[in-house]
Amino acid sequence: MPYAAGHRDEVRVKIVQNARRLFNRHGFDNVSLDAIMAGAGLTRGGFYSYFGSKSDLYAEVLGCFFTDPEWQSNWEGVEVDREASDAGAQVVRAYLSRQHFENREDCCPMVALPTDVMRSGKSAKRAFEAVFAGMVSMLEQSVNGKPKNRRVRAEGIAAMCVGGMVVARAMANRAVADELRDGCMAMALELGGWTD
Amino acid sequence: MPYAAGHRDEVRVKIVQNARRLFNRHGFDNVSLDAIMAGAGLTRGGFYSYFGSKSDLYAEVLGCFFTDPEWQSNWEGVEVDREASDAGAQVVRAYLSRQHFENREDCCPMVALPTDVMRSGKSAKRAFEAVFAGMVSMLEQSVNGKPKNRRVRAEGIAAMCVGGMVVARAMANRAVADELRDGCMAMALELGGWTD
DNA sequence: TGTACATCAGTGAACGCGCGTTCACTGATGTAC
DNA sequence: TGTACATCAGTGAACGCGCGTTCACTGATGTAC
Repeated sequence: MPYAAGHRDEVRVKIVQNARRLFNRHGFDNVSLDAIMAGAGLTRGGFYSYFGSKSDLYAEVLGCFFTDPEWQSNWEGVEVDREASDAGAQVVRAYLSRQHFENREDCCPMVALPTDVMRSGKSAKRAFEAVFAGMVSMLEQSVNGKPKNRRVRAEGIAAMCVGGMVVARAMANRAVADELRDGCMAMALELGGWTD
Repeated sequence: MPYAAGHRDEVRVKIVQNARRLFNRHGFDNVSLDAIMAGAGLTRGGFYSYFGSKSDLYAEVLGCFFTDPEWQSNWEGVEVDREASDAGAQVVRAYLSRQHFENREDCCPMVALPTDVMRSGKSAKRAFEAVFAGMVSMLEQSVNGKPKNRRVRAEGIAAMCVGGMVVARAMANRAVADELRDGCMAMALELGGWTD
């Protein structure tokens, strides 16, 4: 039994985490296996003893976004207390924060990779759908207003958060992007009934 | 003077329009010059007598999105009367319509290419910013409520439209995507004060 | 403790393919006479 | 009207590069004695 028992698992995790960051920053097509393996301290050739293909890795990376609760605390930048009564407001503020805007590597995959997922297969889309559903249900629980309306309201808020962030990142002028983030934050908080 | 005077211009327009549709559907990296030229009835080699490089074409395609008012009536699917008092409501309904959802080729570039633009240079981002600004100012004019608040409100509505559409397209389940479009439409109309 | 060994994680050269780009050439077109 | 010609839009073979994938080999590791 050469090499310690947990060795392969550790390396595998390293590869996945590094790939996640690179995919977030550059998109699936613009990341080479060389870059992925180099970031994990290995060379190209070793990749195929861990994964069947680059696509397999991609599926696993997307899958881990909603299997692993760990990553979510990353993109928020600020810690969110899910038990607080204004958890929804905290999520909105964190999602549209400057920190999340600037964090290209550990950001929410819905901001970094939506069009990549659009053009991918069912499994990638299922993972994406689950991430969004998670965000909606978290918001739904703390939305103020008629119970009947809460779900739709949460959907609208979530779409505004994702849309505001995606559009802000695609803008040339930083000040314009900031204005958009602020505007979306104000509107989202209003929709959730979190204004005082 | 072999070939008629307008011949080159016509062919050039054909190339750009075909490239626009292909980029919308597949993304910049997944479209080859072969596909672009074949769609215009030509072969690969002729490309370089029209454009300096593939990137140049990309810049021109993005540029035409806001230079050319023509394209906007396409993605809307439904005709929008910009002079009507509820023009904003019409835009929201058209943007989040099933037609726009399904129209992969003639859709709004903000839905099809936001992450491609994120990863591109300044010129692509400027074009994107201008498209968004156009949408916001159109909405702003017909938003009901305090004048002071209108701009922020319009920004929120626009972000919700783009975000709702982007997320809906990245989902696996059609029914879930439909629910999201409907939810966003209801919330956006409420924000604009277009509910009766 | 020290040495030989079996295992297997990782290496890096090589292959093949797709595609952006180049270029010498072809052939369709309008003009001159 | 018909023919020769100059122009240049378009062709398609060739090149080079990046990258996903394969594979024979290396060498670091823990174990047996």
